[in-house]
Amino acid sequence: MQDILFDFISKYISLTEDEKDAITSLNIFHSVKKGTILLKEGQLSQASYFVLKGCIRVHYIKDGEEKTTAFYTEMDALTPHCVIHKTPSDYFISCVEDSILLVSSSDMEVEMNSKFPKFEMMCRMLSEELLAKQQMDFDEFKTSSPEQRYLNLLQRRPDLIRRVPQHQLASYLGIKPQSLSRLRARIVEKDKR
Amino acid sequence: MQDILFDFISKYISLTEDEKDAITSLNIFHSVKKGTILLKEGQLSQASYFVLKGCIRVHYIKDGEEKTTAFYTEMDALTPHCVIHKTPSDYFISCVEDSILLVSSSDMEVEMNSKFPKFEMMCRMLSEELLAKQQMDFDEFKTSSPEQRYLNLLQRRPDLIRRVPQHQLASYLGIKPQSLSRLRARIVEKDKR
DNA sequence: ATCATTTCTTAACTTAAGTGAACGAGCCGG
DNA sequence: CCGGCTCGTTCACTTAAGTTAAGAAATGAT
Repeated sequence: MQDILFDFISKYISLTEDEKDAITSLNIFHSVKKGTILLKEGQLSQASYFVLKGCIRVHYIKDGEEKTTAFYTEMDALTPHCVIHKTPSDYFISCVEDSILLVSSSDMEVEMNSKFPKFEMMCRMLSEELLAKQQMDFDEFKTSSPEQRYLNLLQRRPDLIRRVPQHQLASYLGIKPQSLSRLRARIVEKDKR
Repeated sequence: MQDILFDFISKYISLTEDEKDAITSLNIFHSVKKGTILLKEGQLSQASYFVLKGCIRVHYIKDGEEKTTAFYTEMDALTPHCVIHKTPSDYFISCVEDSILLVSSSDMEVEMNSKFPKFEMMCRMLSEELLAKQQMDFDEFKTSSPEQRYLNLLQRRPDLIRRVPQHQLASYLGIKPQSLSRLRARIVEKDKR
């Protein structure tokens, strides 16, 4: 399990054995059962997540309805808004599948960053990369219709469509579950012709 | 002009006079005329931007149509996707108004980061903050109707609606200019009652 | 295995956004 | 000052998403 993490880190910086030990000794690997709620609306939290295996999701409760806005799967990192801004969370984070997560606290990160400047650099690179990636995703969302967004998801993350309940996918695409059903039927109809 | 920048930086780190001088000597302030194109689709670029005064925008040409996805105004920072990933740009960046920009190259940033660890920390904090902020914006976009998005923009960035052409605003809201016109008329109609 | 609950799909109807076209207003450029 | 553009609005019509409701399918718990 550690190796997956070190492989990931090696894309950004190279670690000495000492540094690897420092990370290992933090004891940050957690097994989490499907359905577990990691963060509740209104809660203050210190925890950031990195998905080694499984899937977690972010959702809001708005007008009494569940609105899913993000899924994080293998090799995805998530630092909740409330950790950065130290305000109560607007949303929930929960486990879609049994998962293995790396959970770190801001305190831990501050310590690691000051102890190993390399680590700070990795965090910067990672944040910059995620920011750029998310900008692209947002742009694509804005400039596409729900149908295009679904077809795009089918191309880019086909696993998600199988792993995740339809009604959660629907709000992820910015539509209602009924519209997603209809849209899929429409696509099948088109394919036939 | 420098002072605005130093005020901004002071929110993250404190600078010595030497460090301030190092920044000043980089000569990074640029006046840019309305309409100037800073980055073209297909182009490779090294430049990141920070808006001291004015407004710049990101837009795509998709199916022959201009699709605006972002506006950056005073105190906003923009590192284009192509700078991070070193691939040709998918989009354009242009000046909506006469603006004063801080323009930095990745080389400069690498140098500053290695010379002043504090600077690296600021970049990390800034990226993390922007990432969290953009996540919120994206979530709000996904969970709102075009009308709600417009009303929200009216609250949060009322200046944008005045500063920016309607057809650019429309695609920023994920709709066509005609729909924005109609939507506004609808809101006025509701207000009367 | 059974029952209850949740999830997914379908359908009919409503509402809002997309499309194509036309018009007037404002804005350069000559 | 005029003519050509772009821009914003409006309208009629089309298309797709929201809404409400019902039933089928899958899931989970006992």
